[in-house]
Amino acid sequence: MTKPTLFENITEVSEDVRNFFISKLEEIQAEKGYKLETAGEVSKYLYYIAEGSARSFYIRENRDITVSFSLEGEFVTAMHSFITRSPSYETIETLEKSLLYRISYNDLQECFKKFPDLERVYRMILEKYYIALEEQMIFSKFKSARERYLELMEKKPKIIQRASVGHIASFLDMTIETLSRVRAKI
Amino acid sequence: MTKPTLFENITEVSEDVRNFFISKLEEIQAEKGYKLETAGEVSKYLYYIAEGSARSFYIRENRDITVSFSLEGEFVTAMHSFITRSPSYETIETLEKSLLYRISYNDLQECFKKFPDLERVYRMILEKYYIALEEQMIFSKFKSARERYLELMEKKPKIIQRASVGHIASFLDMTIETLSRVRAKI
DNA sequence: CTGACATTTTGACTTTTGTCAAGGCTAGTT
DNA sequence: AACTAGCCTTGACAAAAGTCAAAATGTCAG
Repeated sequence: MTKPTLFENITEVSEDVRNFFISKLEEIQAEKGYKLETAGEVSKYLYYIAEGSARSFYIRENRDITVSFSLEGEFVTAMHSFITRSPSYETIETLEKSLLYRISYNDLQECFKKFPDLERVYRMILEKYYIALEEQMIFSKFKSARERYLELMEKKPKIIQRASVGHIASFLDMTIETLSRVRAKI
Repeated sequence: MTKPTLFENITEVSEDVRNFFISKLEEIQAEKGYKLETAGEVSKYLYYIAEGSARSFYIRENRDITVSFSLEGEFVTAMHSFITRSPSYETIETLEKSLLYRISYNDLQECFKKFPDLERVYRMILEKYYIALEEQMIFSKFKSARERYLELMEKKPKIIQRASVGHIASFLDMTIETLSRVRAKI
């Protein structure tokens, strides 16, 4: 997996633009549990997961609530904070040894200024982000605990292996006990 | 409320760009129940609500499920369909007599080509859309039926007046009966 | 004003999920 | 092997919300 792969499914931009953008990317070899973003701080980077996976979560009333899992080939950041430049309420960490590329907020803005074409790339990332969120929301709206688990198994089976029962349960919006019972009856 | 208001909170663009964009806007005087987008069709327009309000919903298993309410000053479209150019699964209709401005997908793309600056405007609309969705998702994740209703009352009191119990109940992800009981105890 | 129809509320009961507590399993350490 | 800590499962019970049905209320055309 090389840097340019990052662009593959995004859009066609000129060689110059691409090279400039790539020059701003920083490669991160992350161990399991590496923190990409930390709650309380303003999100600094937009990450691309070349290999590995990550989990976004926040703490509320002493509970650790997973809001999303991200896999290879996806972009991830604490989007709310990244957009608003206000402190993030979520923390993002790798679920395993991962290879990441990241670009800082400021460099990204510089890219936009220099090459408005890149606005389009970012727009498309945002669109993907949005669609993923919308789909998750709608899917979770009707389904029972059991159906939500089955859907996760089908859509992101890798998560079932990588994440703990606690992470999965909070992501699927049920208690650990309910998840445990659901799993027992498959 | 005039066309330029639409830009007020968005960003500064040059007079030329603004005028070109405005020239592409179409004004719609909509009666209550006017359909902005229809399930099964590809979303054609991005709407701006100058006055009034709208409801997005879809039908599943014979139930009418409200996914969002939009108020004055907000943009609205069947975003998933608008982005992917695939048939929409949602329908959007006005909840009351409304004044709308809309721009077609093609005109918007033309704007982007001619004035890359406008990509930024659209990006910001997307960002707002994203943040609203994320907030709604997180808020609905912890709260009881009662708390979800109280929060809606606080955040969008106008909706409580305009929408029917059925619309509100499906939006808050509870049955009509539960909502009725919640309201009885306030 | 009245009747017809749609919407909302209320009641009785069921189902789903959550809570609390106990017990089991596994991996790492001594 | 025994001990510990963390994680997961199971059971008994409680709480929240859903379902179905009936009654009350609202809306509106005639």
